[in-house]
Amino acid sequence: MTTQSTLSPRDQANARRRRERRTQILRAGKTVFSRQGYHATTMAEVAAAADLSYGTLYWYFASKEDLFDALMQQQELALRRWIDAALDPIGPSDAEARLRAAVRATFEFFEQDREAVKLLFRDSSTLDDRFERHLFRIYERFVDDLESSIEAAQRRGELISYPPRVIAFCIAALVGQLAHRRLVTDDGLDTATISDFVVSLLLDGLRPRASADVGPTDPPTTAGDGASP
Amino acid sequence: MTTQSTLSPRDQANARRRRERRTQILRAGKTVFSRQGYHATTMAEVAAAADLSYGTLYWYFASKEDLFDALMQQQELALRRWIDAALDPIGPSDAEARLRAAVRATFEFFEQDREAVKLLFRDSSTLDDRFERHLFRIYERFVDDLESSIEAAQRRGELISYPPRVIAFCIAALVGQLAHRRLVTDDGLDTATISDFVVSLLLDGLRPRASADVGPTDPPTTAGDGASP
DNA sequence: CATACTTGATTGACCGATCAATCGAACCAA
DNA sequence: TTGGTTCGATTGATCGGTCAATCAAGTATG
Repeated sequence: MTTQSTLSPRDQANARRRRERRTQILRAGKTVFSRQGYHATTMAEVAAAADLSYGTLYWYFASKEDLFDALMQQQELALRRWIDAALDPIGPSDAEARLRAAVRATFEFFEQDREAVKLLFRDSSTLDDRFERHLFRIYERFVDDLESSIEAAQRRGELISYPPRVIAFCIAALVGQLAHRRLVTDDGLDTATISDFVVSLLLDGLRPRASADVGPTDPPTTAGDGASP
Repeated sequence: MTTQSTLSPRDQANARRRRERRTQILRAGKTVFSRQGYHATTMAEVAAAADLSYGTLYWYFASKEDLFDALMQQQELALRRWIDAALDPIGPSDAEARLRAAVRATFEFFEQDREAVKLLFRDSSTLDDRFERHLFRIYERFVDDLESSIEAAQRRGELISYPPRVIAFCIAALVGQLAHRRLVTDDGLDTATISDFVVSLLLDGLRPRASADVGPTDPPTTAGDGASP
């Protein structure tokens, strides 16, 4: 149900322009904040990047914190949607497929929007809790998605028994750190390769499996080194 | 060879007091910075914590950056020494033992000095490269320690082939993130348990091994959940 | 032993710059 | 005219860094 029926044409137009300005500012903020970090970025710079004057920012956002928070929320949501979309066509029962899809989607998301990585990971722990929550929520969402699958697989004896949340956190942490690293160091691997590697590593470990029952994808035997360029 | 013979008694005393003051400031800075982070901490607060006046700080450190950098360097060195000490009694050939020892030592170090974790991980990516290097060096040291072992094990067919630096980075990232998480969330696991889990996870994966050839420690079958307290 | 002198250490008031946030005037569309 | 919007100068507070003054522990001199 939309409430537009109660709005006059003028108010409709205003509301639309208001949304446009907001996204305009958010877009500008995203580039500037992701480039320089929260503290090093001034509202004047954001205004300049948005091609608006200083004071206008405060018409749309109550404070610098508020703007940055909105930005992180936006990114958090985008990532969540991206993963959900990748998970959607996969049945809830196939835990391994879900894991593979979630991991790959995460790498893809960060590959496709490199600013988002910095925005989400850079200053998260720097500020007063408020911002760290976004990162936490991302991790927890990942953890929640995986926890029940892990438990089920454990009941079936397909996974070693260990606190599911610890396992899920390990996965989330690994993916996040690797995505972050890929911004700086080019390991010469594409997203499909690296995400398959992560899943294989987690499921099968570094030691080669005895014979049968190996993981679905056999690991690639050659790849670039990944030392600093 | 000590150069004290050329120093007058007064200069000796001065040098000693100078060192004492420096460590006094570093100690104060460590508590304040680790509690509030770099940007939220003022030099006035450091001075108060050190029971010195504002200006005195600048007699011992050229700038706020300089102080913080010295602090990180101190912690970086402490961690390195801690790991080296743990690695020292183990022969260079036993790769798995070295891995286990390095991982456990890292967890122990961060457990035993929780301020160090925040200091090293919190603001590292927030400032102008200069600080991120410390974190990088820690990772790279870890990577260097492991790379040759990994390569050797790969040649012997004991490990799947994959870029050693990527593998080593995964290990370092996992350990770092888990240590960081343990500051906030109590997973009810002690350092020995969590470090053994990490190594087992990396070596053997989550899927149970077929029969024999399992990793040295059989994974514990029960443990606390680790949900938020 | 007493005195003056040297020198590094200490202090906190002060400066200059930065920056988030405010304010009131101008603008403009309906 | 009205009310939402835009603007940028101004404000007020914060904070890193400086500096002249002072202190105290040594040292040379007599």
